[in-house]
Amino acid sequence: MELISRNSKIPLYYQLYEILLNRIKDGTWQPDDLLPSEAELVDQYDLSRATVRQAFDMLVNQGWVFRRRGQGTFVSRPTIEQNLSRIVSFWEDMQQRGLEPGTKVMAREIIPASEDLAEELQVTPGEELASIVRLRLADGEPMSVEYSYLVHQNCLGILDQDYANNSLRQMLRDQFNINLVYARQRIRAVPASEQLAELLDIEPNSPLLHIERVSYSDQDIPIEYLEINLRGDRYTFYTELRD
Amino acid sequence: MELISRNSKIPLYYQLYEILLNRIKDGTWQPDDLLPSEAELVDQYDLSRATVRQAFDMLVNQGWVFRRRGQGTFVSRPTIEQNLSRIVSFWEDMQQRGLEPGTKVMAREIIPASEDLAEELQVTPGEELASIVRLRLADGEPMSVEYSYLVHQNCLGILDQDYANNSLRQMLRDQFNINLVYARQRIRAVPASEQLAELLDIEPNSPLLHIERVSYSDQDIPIEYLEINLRGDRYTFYTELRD
DNA sequence: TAGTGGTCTAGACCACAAA
DNA sequence: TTGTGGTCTAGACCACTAA
Repeated sequence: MELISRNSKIPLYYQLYEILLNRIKDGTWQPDDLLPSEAELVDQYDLSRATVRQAFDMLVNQGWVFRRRGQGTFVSRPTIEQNLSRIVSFWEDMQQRGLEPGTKVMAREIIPASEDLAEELQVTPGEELASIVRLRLADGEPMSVEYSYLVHQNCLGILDQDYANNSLRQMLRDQFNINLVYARQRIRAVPASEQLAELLDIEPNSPLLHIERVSYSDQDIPIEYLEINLRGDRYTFYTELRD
Repeated sequence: MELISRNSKIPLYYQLYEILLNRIKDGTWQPDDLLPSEAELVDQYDLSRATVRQAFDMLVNQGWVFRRRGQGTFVSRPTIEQNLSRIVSFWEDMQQRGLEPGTKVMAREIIPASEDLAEELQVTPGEELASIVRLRLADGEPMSVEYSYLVHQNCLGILDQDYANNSLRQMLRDQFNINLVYARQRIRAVPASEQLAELLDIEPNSPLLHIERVSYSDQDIPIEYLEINLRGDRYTFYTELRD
């Protein structure tokens, strides 16, 4: 049983949320399984019921579990929506596809925001941005080249972190208390430039899936502008639409 | 000021939620306006803070408001979500982009379902499908080539309709009582074949946005398999992701 | 009847933003 | 320094479900 740290900066309810979510993700608890009752978790982790409920609330809101009064809390059957329209890190994405993810950091630097980037991130042109260029690998083969831009003021010192082995989302949450909860994307098909073609080990002008994504925090503030160039021959983007 | 009834069966937090939501909907509070603080509402309605927060939680989860620590709770700007993740017809889509839509029907016929198509549409191979090939125009210029497949049994006689000037969705709804409410898509970047390149008036191997879409009725029955080949230089796909 | 989640109270201390 | 939301506690009573 994982433990909850009372000294950590991470809130107790969030630690519990992660513990529970992990058990769902790793299959310890299967769809329709009964979760421990709120009272059990109160005893087990020495938390108040309100804190336990706060963790459960997150799981319910995200569709991982559902509650039945008088019966208990149960794991949801996976809906397709969760798998399709969620924000996923490259790491998660590749693992879901059964591929071994890898990352090579090609460059990292502080740059002034261009007009376009400033508009996307809702800052003034010239504002300091933390820029990272990463080559993404799947099963050792190049999959994509990503250009990431963060408003440096929001995450001072982030360029010193270990990008290759840590999820950006996780670093933002744990070290800067920034939760990325929502993103807007533009997707196009473009021909590969000479430079990208070489990095991706494909012919120039091969089709790339080009994604421009702005991710927002839970406070509606744009946090990251991400440009992804995916090999058309290796990557399919899944999504779903509703009426 | 609306009042909260302590005798009602409706929970206090829900009554408060409705009061607050109404003021947002009727425009009393505009986007970016500051809502009353939690403490104010506690005093005003004689509720505990937890109850007020529960009402706020609902508004936050539904995207009506967002919180800023140290500042207050604010009305959200209307999200683009509704415009992004909805099913839209080619017609609507082009009009939203300010382009004049047009359609040329290239072929229409009844064909037996291949293995792949049968699986997508959940029928047995060989089942009769209504197949339509359309060239889509925007401002008179080729935009995409669409291959559409419908289970003929669901919409007998549909091939006799006027495809060029009527929305398929509308025909299905009005004449066959079929509502398309949900769709799953796969999006890839592919090189244009000789044939597609000629139809689209582009160079062979130019990048195309290739979309495979299965649309489902309100009864969860797959209705249409649609393959869209969009010119990469003319079309951008918008979408949004949530945590 | 016992156990579950649903609602609600009355506090407390904290981190953060603005004046 | 003041007021805001963020987190947490230790209770309480209720409605519902299943045994």
